[in-house]
Amino acid sequence: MSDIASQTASKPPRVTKRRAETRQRLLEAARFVFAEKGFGRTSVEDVCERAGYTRGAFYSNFSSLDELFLAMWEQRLATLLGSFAQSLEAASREEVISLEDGIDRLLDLLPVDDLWYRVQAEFTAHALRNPVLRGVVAARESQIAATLLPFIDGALERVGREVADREALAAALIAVHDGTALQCLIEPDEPRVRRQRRDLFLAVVRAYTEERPGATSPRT
Amino acid sequence: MSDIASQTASKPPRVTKRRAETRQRLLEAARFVFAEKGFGRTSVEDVCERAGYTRGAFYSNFSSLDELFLAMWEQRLATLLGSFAQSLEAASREEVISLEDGIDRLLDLLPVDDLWYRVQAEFTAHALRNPVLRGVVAARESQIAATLLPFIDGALERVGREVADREALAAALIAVHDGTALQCLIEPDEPRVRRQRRDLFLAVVRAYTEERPGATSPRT
DNA sequence: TCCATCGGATACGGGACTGTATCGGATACA
DNA sequence: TGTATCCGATACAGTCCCGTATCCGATGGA
Repeated sequence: MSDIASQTASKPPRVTKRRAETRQRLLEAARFVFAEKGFGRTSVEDVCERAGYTRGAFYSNFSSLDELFLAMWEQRLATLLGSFAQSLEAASREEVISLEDGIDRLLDLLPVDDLWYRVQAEFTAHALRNPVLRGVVAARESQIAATLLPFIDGALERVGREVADREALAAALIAVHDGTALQCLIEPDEPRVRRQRRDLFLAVVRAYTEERPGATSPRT
Repeated sequence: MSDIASQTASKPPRVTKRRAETRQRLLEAARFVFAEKGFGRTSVEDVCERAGYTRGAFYSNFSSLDELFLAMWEQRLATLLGSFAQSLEAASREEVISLEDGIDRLLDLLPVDDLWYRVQAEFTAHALRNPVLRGVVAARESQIAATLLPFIDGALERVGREVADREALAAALIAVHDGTALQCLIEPDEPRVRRQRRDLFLAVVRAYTEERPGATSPRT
């Protein structure tokens, strides 16, 4: 289940210590370079220079920038989802709160990394032109949804609501997140945009769920 | 008010017939080339070749690909908004219909041009890295919202609903459109995505509006 | 009809990046 | 410690594209 990146990867030639280390260093360098220059403007050489290797090393570990990006993305996603889940779990041990507060908490957690979201938007745009990459992006989106759904369930329960179509809610939230995140990036200095984002999230959650009959704290 | 593109344009050196013609041909060529190859992968030479000119002609009319793109975008947007408005106006002379039908109509009109939306996503990603371009994109988004708002008002009235915060609704619709359009492009063969898109639009409009008291046809 | 100006063609020099073939030092294993 | 293998460095050949300086035919005004 794990290695989605292998869909485009060449056959793994056996992992030795040395190999693993350069691989990792290239991946970390890539994270920075992509964030700084953007996906489209990043060259193999950029990454190598940053990591302190030559292109020879690169091509001995990856077959293309796409492959490197996917591997990097996988790592990054695992980290982000991990910490995200952790925060949610921590929050879930607290008092029952209102839906509004819940949304606010969620949004505070989300925009950890504007830089990273920008890179993701760039890569998504790039992936739209490549069927294989498109599939990978789609798969990863499902993966995110699948990871988050249990937490959403839990959070909704604590707020005293229940959802009819979980998948639809997840898809809607992702769409709203993507759309509004883009707006926030385009107008970074406009607090109005962030407010509207919050309102939209709230409205969508309300629309896709309803109050649970026996709820303890059905606040507005 | 018109020429947003002039924010990055060099001083216009006077418009003669000849000049206007090559300009126009370059713009039209650009539309095709961008659609085919994507914004990021399109070079000045590509556009020139397609238009039947040399780079000399290009640089005598535009100072960069960005500038060409903005000019092209402006033309394209005017066309699209024009025909969109026309359709809406035509529809507005028909019977009063339900909200659901209205949304369906709207969505039928929207995805006129998947290719074009893909290009737009690419350019938006590109613009995120450039403050000036970011401003242009933001301004253009406002322009779209401003153009559509009157029609939304009219449509809502005919459906027997009224909106509290028009700007918020417009922003929400744009966000939802962007987010779901992306999902549709990533999974083009998945009818589920389009269904969810429809549902989300419906939910958002419902959430941001309410039935008008004296409405004639307050269908569910 | 003349001629000043315009605008596209041509040609130039150069930079950036790619992917591969080869080499030699490092590494792991016996 | 020896040695077969690995893997990153180096060097190479090649492609693509850029932006400009210059030239000359076209154009349009007097």
